Amino acid sequence: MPELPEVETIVRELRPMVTGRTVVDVAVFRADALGSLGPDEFRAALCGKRILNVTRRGKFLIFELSPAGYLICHLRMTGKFAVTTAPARPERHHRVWFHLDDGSVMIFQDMRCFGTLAVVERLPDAPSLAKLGMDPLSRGFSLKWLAGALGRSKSPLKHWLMDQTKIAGLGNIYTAEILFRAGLSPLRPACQVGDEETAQLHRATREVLRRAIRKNGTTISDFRRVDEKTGEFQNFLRVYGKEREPCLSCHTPIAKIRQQQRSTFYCPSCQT
DNA sequence: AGCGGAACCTGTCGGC
DNA sequence: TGCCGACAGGTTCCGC
Repeated sequence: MPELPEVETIVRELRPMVTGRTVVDVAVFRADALGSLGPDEFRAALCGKRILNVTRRGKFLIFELSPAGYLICHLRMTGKFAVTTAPARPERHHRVWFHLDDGSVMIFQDMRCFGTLAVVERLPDAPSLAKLGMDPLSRGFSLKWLAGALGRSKSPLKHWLMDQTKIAGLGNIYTAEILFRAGLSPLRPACQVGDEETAQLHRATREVLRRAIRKNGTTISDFRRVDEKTGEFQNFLRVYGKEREPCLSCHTPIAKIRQQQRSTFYCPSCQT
């Protein structure tokens, strides 16, 4: 489900709702998301901890805890958060309730049970975070960095951009939109991107992500912001999900192909 | 290095 | 109407 703009949207909404709150109790309704940690250990690791801040790395949500520790969440395809007053009973897809000291409950729900929750003492203890590459909205994501990172990789651009160890945060939707705006084919080997094209790719990446965040992300079917609100960037997509529709700049029908077992959408005429 | 395939789990949609 | 397969915004592991 969520890519960088969706996770960033959730972080921005969740932050003012839970920062400063203390976790007073944790109810686990389905432990799939907790990995090796049992529900009791998970609960013990969180009870009494105060939430200092909510941040993001790539597609990971990070709750900074006091006096120590971090709750790290990946929403995968269908994970969502809501903050409400205590509901009477858990709904079908509720996985964990975090009871907070002001009487509110932060709910983690996840239809497909792909999402993950982990508690670590120190951030380097989280192997998933350690592997993440450059955040495309950070200062480090410079044109120079990108040119160097594309390097000698023969991977198709689509695959390269979605590799979280290279750039952290891009998924299927935004990769398609970025490549369209950069005029680059998703099939082009990363090492065969010229200087001018690299500059276009760099600019398109920043632009698409910033606009998507401004529109609170993309809701196609499942994604919801905190408390079930939808994003709006789906109204600005140019290729994702647009197969057979005319390209906005040249009217060639948008193509849909399979790449790495995922759908890829692109304009075969504009994107070379 | 890079690719295809499968797996995790649940829901929806289109075709027959 | 109903069943069945394909597909879904993500990640990881395995084998070639």
